[in-house]
Amino acid sequence: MDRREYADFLIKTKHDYEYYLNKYPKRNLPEGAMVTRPAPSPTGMVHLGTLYVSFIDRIMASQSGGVCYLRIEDTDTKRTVDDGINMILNSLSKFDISFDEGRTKEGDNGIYGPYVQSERGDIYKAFAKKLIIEDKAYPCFCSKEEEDHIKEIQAKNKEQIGYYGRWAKCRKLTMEDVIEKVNNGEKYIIKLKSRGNPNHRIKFRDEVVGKMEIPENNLDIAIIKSDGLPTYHFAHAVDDHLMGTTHVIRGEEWLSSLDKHIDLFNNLGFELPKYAHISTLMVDDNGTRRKISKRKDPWADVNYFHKQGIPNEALVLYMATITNSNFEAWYNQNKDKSYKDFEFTFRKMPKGGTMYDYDKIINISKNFISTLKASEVYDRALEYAKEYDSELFDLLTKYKDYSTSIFNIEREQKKPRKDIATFGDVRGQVWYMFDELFTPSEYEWGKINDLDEIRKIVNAYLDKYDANDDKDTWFSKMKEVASSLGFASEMKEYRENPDNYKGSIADFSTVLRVTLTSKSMTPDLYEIMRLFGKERMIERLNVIK
RNA sequence: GGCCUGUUGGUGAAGUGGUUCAACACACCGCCCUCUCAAGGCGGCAUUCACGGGUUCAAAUCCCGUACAGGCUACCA
Repeated sequence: MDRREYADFLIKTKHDYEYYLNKYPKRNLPEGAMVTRPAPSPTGMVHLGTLYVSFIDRIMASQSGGVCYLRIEDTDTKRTVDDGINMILNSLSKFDISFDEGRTKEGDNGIYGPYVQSERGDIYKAFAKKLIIEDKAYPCFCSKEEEDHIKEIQAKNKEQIGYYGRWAKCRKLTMEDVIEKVNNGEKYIIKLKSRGNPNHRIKFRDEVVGKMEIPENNLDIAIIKSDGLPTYHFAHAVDDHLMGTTHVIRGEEWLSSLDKHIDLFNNLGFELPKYAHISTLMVDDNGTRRKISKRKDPWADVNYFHKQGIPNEALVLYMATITNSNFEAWYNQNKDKSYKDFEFTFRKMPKGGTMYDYDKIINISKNFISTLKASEVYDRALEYAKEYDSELFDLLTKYKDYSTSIFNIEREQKKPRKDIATFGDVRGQVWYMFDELFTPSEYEWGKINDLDEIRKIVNAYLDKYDANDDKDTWFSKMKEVASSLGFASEMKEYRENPDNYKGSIADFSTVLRVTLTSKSMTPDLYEIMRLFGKERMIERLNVIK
């Protein structure tokens, strides 16, 4: 039996590797065009980290005139969930991330497919077979228990841990030994026969991390698992070569597997792609930093932001902000431009852990919302309420124009109001404008808190109020009434002689404000009064007990 | 244990040998601004870049060591 027959005996494939090598042509792209790919696993909710990497993949490919495709890595059948692929597609599209190529809801788009690893079994096997023919891989019959035992001894002896060299007993098996074992029905997996020497160091340049040096891999890592599917490492080498990936952009946690990947690419005779290891999203957990965790951190799920009412655009802007440290400054100078107009570079990407910063997200969200027109705020608030606050939804629907006017207070102007940070905030900002929601738990009276005095002030003011007054007239009338009741109409005057007055125009307007809204902090009083109208203002006065 | 990466203010971070090297942003504090907030304006907030050595005329920036943090060390990605 020659090695080719031997490989056929161990691994049955429909085609051999030459077939696949010919099937997928080299990409014909201009110099410098990057081919990138997020490669998420369909394991359920979409992780913030997946969004982050996808964002970078997409932007780097677009900017360089390249291709960004979506590959699904579902070789871990235990963790794969049914609707996983759709969840990924849906979530990413919400954040303005689409693909030139890859798996879509309608199936594959592109000639390098299938783009789902579980459908590429024959391809991986064909290349594993190639390695066996060339004596660069071998079947391993060791059980999990045996391997654990080896590791224990190695740990005790303070030797390198793993399956390698003299510990790799299956690599010494002869063809005859193997054939006999297989014929006896023994199960096996395929492992790489590494020829690396850890005393040799590989000089390497990562696009983000820069120059680095790592020892050669000498571990005989698994490449085909007992279920016939490849391990991540092997699938990475085969897929990224066949699919023509030029830049592998992935989390920093992969940096320490790089030696294995280099070993694999070399053994397969593939040219190594460029790598960009971006920092992991970290969170501060009582003073220590750790990776964002699906279990502990609700925001690990990109849907979390939707539930908070943070606009998708704001999250994308946050992604851009953490992708390149100089993005934010540029954006502040170019607010009218899209983040896509900024030139992102690997060099400016963070290394060594990026802190997840919710305050920053809120700030970005607040600024983003402030740029929206009142009608847009209305539409989005309505959409949010539809899902999370049916009472508010009903009111917004019933009073569409009124609600839009509320959102328009101090909005469509050069320096718009920024009090809505998320659509989840809307109720807390507008509830007092709706009679249906106006059941104040307390009135935030200021200096003047005697109810008789308050009634006197409000009634005196209401006598003079005219909804048709413009703002200046409105304000001078207010001053007039305030003055007649013993309040200082000018703040400066009051500050200089506080003892001459009951209070200032500020105290006076606070009375009106709190009467109408129960709150001492609200947007522009003039606008609020116009929206209420005189009748409702009188009603609000009567609510006070 | 071994290997890899990182460590600049309350936070995220700019800056990779010297001419503003400690930017910018968030947070916080103070003042100002014809009604409160918000926003905006102005100002404050690291004599110092984890620590200890070394190289150099010159280091946050280069080298060595230490400490700390994170990651990997799976038939998981």
